[in-house]
Amino acid sequence: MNQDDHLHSLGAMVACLHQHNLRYLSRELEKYGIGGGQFRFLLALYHLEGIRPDDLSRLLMVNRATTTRALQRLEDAGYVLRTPDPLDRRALKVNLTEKGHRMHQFIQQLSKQRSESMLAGFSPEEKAQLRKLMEKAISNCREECK
Amino acid sequence: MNQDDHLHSLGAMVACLHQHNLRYLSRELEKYGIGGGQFRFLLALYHLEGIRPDDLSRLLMVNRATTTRALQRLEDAGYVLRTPDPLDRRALKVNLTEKGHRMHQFIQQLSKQRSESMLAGFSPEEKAQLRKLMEKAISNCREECK
DNA sequence: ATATATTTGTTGCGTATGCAACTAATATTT
DNA sequence: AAATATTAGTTGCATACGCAACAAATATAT
Repeated sequence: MNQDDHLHSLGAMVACLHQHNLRYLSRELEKYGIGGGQFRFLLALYHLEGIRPDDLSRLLMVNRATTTRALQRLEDAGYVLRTPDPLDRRALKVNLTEKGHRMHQFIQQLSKQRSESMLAGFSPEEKAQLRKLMEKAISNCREECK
Repeated sequence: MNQDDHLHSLGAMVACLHQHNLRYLSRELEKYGIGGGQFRFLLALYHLEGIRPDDLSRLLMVNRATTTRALQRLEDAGYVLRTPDPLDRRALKVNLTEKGHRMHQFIQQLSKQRSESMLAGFSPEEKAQLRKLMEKAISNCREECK
């Protein structure tokens, strides 16, 4: 039995990769006043200026409470701005600040580095394949949530 | 831009899959007195009777504190037994109880179902490929920790 | 042999997350 | 129009996790 044979389960493998990743990001982002949990919000927001927290939650498939708190922390640290939506006074609109855009650049680079570490020794085809298969799996999860 | 394009980052994709999975397991395992976080310990222990918590931590790549608490909860719920190692009085030896073995069966089945949900529409080759690539990625992470 | 270092497990504190209950606002029904 | 239902965001509580500090045991160095 080799060293990885305990991770029979796909879920266990995913958990392992996730926590490894989160640990890394937390350490790297600590000095910028944000935690590793915020990185995916910051990444997503770049492409979604003005999005409402609730829509962001659905896209990232996280609970609304999680989004609320991630955005609060990002706002406290000056990376995003939440403004009331004048057309629907229940809702907010979220935008990156200038600082947020700069941080996005940094995080994207960090994320790329992280990918390259995880995918060391992968051929370009293997990288593409992994991404494709994971997207398909996520798509299944999304389907299941409906 | 399609619905999954926000998940550019491999890390974000992994996080998404992990949390989806954890949510599912937490709901399913609630009635058995354990949380979704314990499932990978229970899965691993089946193949590792008598292992020490510290070795288990290394294999699963989690912090020792996490292992301590997962095993405490599993012991409280009657699924594992921790006995002092007579050869090294700092250490413990962990074993599944009878109840633990039965739960392992159940969890393995659950884990399989979960995989099948996530991998709906995958060909057998794609399933094998995904597993292979993820094992390789985990192996890279493990290397990085050394 | 004794002092020092390392190892194993535990605990306190902080972050990330989900669920359920809540408030305020909007939408729907009657 | 008023009553009811739904929606958006927030907050309290619980779990999962990491890190750092600790205690006890063992290993190493001197």
